[in-house]
Amino acid sequence: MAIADDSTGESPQVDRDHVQSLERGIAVLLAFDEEHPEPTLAELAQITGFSRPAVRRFLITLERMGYVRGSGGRWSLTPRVLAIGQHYTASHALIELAQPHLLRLAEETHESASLATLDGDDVVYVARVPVRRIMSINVSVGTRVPAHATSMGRVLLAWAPVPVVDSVLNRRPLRPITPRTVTDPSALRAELARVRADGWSIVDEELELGLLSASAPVRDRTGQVVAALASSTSAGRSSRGELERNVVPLLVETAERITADLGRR
Amino acid sequence: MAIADDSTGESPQVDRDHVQSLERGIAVLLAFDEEHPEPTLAELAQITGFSRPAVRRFLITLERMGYVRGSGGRWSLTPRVLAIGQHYTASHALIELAQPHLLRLAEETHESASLATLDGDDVVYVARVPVRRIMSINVSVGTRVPAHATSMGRVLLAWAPVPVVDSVLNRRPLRPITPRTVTDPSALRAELARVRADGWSIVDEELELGLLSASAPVRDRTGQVVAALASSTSAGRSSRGELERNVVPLLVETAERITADLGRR
DNA sequence: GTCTACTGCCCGCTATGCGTACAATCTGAT
DNA sequence: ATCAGATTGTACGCATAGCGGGCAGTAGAC
Repeated sequence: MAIADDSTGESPQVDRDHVQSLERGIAVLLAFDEEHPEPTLAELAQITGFSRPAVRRFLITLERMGYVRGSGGRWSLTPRVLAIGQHYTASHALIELAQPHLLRLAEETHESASLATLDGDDVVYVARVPVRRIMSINVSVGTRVPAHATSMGRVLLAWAPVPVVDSVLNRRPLRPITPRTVTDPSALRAELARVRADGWSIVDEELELGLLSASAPVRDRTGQVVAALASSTSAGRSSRGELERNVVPLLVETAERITADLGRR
Repeated sequence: MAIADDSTGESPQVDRDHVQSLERGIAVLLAFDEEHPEPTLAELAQITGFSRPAVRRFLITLERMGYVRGSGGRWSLTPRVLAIGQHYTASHALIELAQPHLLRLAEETHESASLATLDGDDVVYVARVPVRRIMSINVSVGTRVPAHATSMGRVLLAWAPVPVVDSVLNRRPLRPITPRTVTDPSALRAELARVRADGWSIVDEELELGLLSASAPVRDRTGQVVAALASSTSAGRSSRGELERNVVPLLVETAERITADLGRR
């Protein structure tokens, strides 16, 4: 057994397998956000906690790579940054393959269609055809929402390996997002069992009041659930019953079609 | 004036402002693509040209940060990678702000609506509402296309600073993408002048046969053109004349509305 | 079984990246 | 104008972070 992993606290012995500069450089890149869209060097140093010369080196490196641009003492991200995410998309055939199915689903239901994957406790949208703005937040590819309060999360958890489910459910109290969010672990486990039995999930105003969504599993060729397909609408425009009657069959059929496409390559 | 920039080749004097490990680490991340969706350590070393121990260090660092996952000797990207691009989106208010306008434009025209920015010689899609699949490639946020052959590129170049235009147009022969692509620099400059006069651009099958698109400028509060709004259709479904009559007015109006929204914050 | 090709890891060396310290520059107040 | 008081840019000596050659351990191929 290795002595490594977490230090017991005293040995100043450093971690030979960790590249500090990579982590720091990415931290600098991520320091750009809504609150700091055009930070100065000093601001970035303050946000990240690194020395100014260090931040400057990272910025110059990133600038040479085309990810940031500096002018007039202020720095900003370039659209090149978006290309990084493309590598995720490109390396997962599922996503490109699902696109036409999402388009068709959106067209037939007149509602937004989404495809998402599990990452930690969150569901991450990996493909999307928006139709109307229904959620208060602007959902785009890459957006994360808590798994336990969404139909896509329920679908992904329903067929996820036990340790994954445990790590999400046994986490410090599940956060209630709206008054209707189910936060009791055993109630959620029962719900997951029901999803498994039905083959789909509907979640009604648990992520956001007025938001209603249905979801079905997409599988890879080994039968493992790798993504969830969803259709979302507003509680005003539809209802749980209507969704179940009109949308769920189409949703399940579309998910199965994506699964089939994924299998035959 | 600094002695730095490009070395004349012989001085082994290193660049103190360049962080090697950051550049290498990102190179490892970018080595994942369509052809190498689940590479092994050795493959990555071969692709990047770094030693295996080095690649391993980067992978472990990236794994700890949640960007890659290793299992069974194969490594893959996690959806966390998509979060990096979100920082670009979040730091540019324009994008979120334009979203509802894109949705409305798409709904009213029944065609895909896009917003794009210039980066080097390329146009980069920064927001998009797809309606139907028209292009052979799958366009998503982050996708790059050559500026000279697209309506969005023409709009962005029409109002771009002279050195930017020169750097795009005087580049080694403009690549013809289809037989109809305009590649003569002076013809293009004339076209840019026309775009400037009209206030919009239509490009007809220059990027891809059968593809037809119209575009109008979006400005920031200083009047500078910061993005192009476009509506794309297929040559079968519409025509240049029809586009000019029915779509362009709506397009220009929508672009002006985005400009106005952008101005008042 | 042997062979091959991979990953995991150790470890000494030095180039790399570090931050302190100082110069240059800009901004606004007096 | 002149001068604080804030910036950012740069130099440089030092510690160490990161480097890769090399080897042990492991898994699959035949």
